[in-house]
Amino acid sequence: MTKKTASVPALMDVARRAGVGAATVSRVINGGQNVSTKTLAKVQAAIQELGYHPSQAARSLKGAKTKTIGLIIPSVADPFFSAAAAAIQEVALEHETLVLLAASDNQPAREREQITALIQRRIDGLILAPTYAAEPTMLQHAKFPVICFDRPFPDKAVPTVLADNYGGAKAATEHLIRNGYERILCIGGDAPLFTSQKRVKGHRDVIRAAGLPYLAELNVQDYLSTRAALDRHLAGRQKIDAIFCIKNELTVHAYRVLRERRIAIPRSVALLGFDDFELADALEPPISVIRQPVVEIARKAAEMLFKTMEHESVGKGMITMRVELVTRGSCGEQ
Amino acid sequence: MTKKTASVPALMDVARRAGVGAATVSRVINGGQNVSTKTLAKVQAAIQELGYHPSQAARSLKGAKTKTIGLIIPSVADPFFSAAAAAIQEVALEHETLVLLAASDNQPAREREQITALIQRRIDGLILAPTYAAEPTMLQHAKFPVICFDRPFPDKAVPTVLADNYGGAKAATEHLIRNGYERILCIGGDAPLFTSQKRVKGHRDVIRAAGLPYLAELNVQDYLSTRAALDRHLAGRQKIDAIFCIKNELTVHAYRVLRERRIAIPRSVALLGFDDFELADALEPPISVIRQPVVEIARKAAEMLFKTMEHESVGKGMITMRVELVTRGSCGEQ
DNA sequence: GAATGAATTGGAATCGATTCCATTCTTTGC
DNA sequence: GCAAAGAATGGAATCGATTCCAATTCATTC
Repeated sequence: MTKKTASVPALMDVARRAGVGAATVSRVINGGQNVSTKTLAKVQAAIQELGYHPSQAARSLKGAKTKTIGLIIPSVADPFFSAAAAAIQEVALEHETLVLLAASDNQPAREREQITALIQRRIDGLILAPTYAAEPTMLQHAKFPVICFDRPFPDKAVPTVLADNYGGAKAATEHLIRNGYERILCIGGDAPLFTSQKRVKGHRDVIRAAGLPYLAELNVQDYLSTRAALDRHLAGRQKIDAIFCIKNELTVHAYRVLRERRIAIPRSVALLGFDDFELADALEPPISVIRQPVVEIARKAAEMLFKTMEHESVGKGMITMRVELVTRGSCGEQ
Repeated sequence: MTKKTASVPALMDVARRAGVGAATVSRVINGGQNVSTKTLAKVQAAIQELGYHPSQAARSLKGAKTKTIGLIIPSVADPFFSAAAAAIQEVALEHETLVLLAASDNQPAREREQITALIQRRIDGLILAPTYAAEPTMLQHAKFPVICFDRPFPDKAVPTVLADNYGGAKAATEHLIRNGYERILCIGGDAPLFTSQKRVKGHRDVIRAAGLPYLAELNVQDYLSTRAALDRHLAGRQKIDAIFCIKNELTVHAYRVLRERRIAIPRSVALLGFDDFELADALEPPISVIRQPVVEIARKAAEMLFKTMEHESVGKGMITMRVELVTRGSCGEQ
């Protein structure tokens, strides 16, 4: 009969139940300094009985941190980004912070919506793998720090952590050439993506410098389009002798096509992928790849964000992480 | 000179700038009903100029929804759960809701912390894959609906969506027996986990009914322990002739061990896994598995949550989703 | 042109926790 | 035993958006 609505108990409910003032309850919640043992016990009992939890909304209204950061990635299902999300999650946990996860699906419009939603929630910081058409103005008014990863933001002022896509593609192509391949097909998916462009450029620069023919199919998305693209280059007089895949799903698709067509790897055609994947070393033959340090990249980005939030300067630049050539046999190494 | 701190603009700042009252600005933000075209324009201009975004904190303080749901899973890096997270994310987007993602790492203590943090943020609902020791009392006072997936909550009142673990394990074992295997080793990792228990039970019931020896190694975690376990059963007089893996990483580990030991699949030993994985059909031979409908399970859970949030009744029961036996050849099928 | 109703508009209370400040209650020192 | 320092406590303003209610403007009709 006392209370009409069975709503969430508030600080004032605790205060009344314990027979103390609101300020005292607040003190108890925040460490209990300057509170007598007796009232401390009374208040804590009241909190237990009511199942009280302070409202983060009310707190952040008074200017407190929200203890929440935002994370926008293209897709949660993508193994690269889910690994990154896990690493960021981990760092956030170390700082007692939750992660608001949003997926942009590489669509600028959706990215904008998600950023707006995050701003309204007054997050303490944002980690972002921006779409190719991210809008710098969006974050102009934002009062929280932003760190990009995997791709840079059009506005150069945003600190960014990413892999050495250009160098990795160069190393990959040089590796193929070193192993005697000369007609190398480069297949890629999202042409407008920053990472794709860098990788294609790295590949092309090496090919050009070596005086080899530049062969590319850069609009390949799924298994079917991969097969179509490969078939175009696996027959005729001008057959290719190696494939360099710009991203990891394509490596798997290319592997499947080659198996299906009964083309020996690496005897007839070598295969090299950008980005390592779970079972690359369990396939027949194991696939050589350029490995990006996903976890390190994500952790670094997260750590930079928290440092910035604590007003430590982290610089404005772009941090490029070294990639690694992992040789497993699909390019005729020994 | 007008404002001292360059803090986030508030509704009142917009009101002053547009020369109107706070209530009017509020009306503009929320659809602009009963506002003259003239003031509408003025207010919208002010909003633009200041880069104003309403504070979700202040809104939810007045009892509004937070447009945020919580999601607690053991690990974001686990492909099963990241696929689930992606599906839930998708449903949330359809309802213009964000997802607060938290990882429990299967630790009850951490799960409790995360739930507390979510309660403080006054989420509208929670989707949870509970640890084996989840505490029912935690959510007693919670004023938001909760849906579990993949595993049930100790408190039976929480609606749950999960796969038919028992039936799947039965089907798997029957399949192996049907194909002539008689000494089947069951390997599993987390004994206390609900899913593991159901699967082991399903397997055992069939083995017992068939009068075959029940062989199990249920404390296998990584590649090394898998190898040790298998080696114990691959030598001697009492060799096994098939392996049933309780979860997907183990299937991959077992595959690796068999390859390394040069044991022919399925000629010498058959291999069958619970839970499908990305490259199961690209391995040599392709691996037969029990496939769980991950996306369907996660979507269903999310849809149930949103229905409950809209006060539609969804019942209290447990929804069991059918699993599917995918035969690929690793059990000697033709 | 006045009256009636409808459309706009602003004032002020409200949500829940924090915090400054004033007040009351203990100590402690001399 | 009394003053001064210090600990414990409550009152009330504050944060930002919503919403009821009252007040004002506007349009319409006789």
